[in-house]
Amino acid sequence: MFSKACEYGIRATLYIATQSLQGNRVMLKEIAREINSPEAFTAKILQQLARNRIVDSVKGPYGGFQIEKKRIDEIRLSEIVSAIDGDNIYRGCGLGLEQCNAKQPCPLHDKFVSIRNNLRKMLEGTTLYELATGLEVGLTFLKREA
Amino acid sequence: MFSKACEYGIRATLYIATQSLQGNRVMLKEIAREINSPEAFTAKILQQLARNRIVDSVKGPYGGFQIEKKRIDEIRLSEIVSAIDGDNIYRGCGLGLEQCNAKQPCPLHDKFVSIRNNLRKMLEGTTLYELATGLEVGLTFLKREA
DNA sequence: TTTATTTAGGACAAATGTATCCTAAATAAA
DNA sequence: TTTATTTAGGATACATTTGTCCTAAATAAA
Repeated sequence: MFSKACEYGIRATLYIATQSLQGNRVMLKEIAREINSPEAFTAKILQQLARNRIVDSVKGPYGGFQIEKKRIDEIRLSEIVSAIDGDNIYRGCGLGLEQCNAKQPCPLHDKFVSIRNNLRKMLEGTTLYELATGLEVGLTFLKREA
Repeated sequence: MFSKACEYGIRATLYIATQSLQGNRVMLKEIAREINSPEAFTAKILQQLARNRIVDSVKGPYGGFQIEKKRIDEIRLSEIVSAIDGDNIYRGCGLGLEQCNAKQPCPLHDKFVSIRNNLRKMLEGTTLYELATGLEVGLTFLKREA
């Protein structure tokens, strides 16, 4: 569904969000460890997220990544996905046709639009805050556990 | 959502289905032309579909691809997708966790399960016949038209 | 039997996605 | 100012997906 980059990106953002809620700024090394992702690759993804103003980055000692508290319940999953994978997930024909729309639909058009709309609404309707709370209380996880 | 191979595979199968309903066997060259796909690549995909008994292939002059008429309303989209992309679309965690389930869910687990179930049900519930009829009467299309 | 035609399959090439490594830039503390 | 630390970014390597090319195998017709 999502690219690896996007999967890591969402997990990293969620980890940063939970830590930011507790007032902690976190380093790449810690993020990669806690979400079980390749460190250098994760760095690239965090760069992208920083450029897209989804996370804030600070260089140097005591530096790291964080998200403004008040932004945590504003940022939607859809913004992260768009920043990394673009919006090909919402747009684009399920059968790969360049021109596929209600006027000239592919055979799967209607069924696909319906499912993609569900996905789009889910991503647009889900905030970091909502997901971070489940992590905070230990109901959900960001890496496979023992 | 689907791989390119899977997109071509579905389009090719649908084209073969519509022609088979009319009693026509079709050649690779014609298929690739009619669904606007790269010929050699499409050949590989048809090989896979033939090995998985989704289409029948006949070598030599007057050869080509076809689908038994009675099978056209039995074959589901899910079979084509599984033959080409495997079942990674239904299984697997949305955030890429190896161990993600109801007991130990990722933060997106529930929302994802719901959307994937929709997708799975759609693919399992959709037959070639159903989609082929829309093509036959010109309501739907398999390539971008002028 | 020979020839022409069509799919099967192996080898290879190109494009994209995933991942690593190294140096530069920024910055906090000594 | 110097040093240590941490992110930014370029170059590169590896893996997978996408795509091409060529020969083999099958088969229908002459």
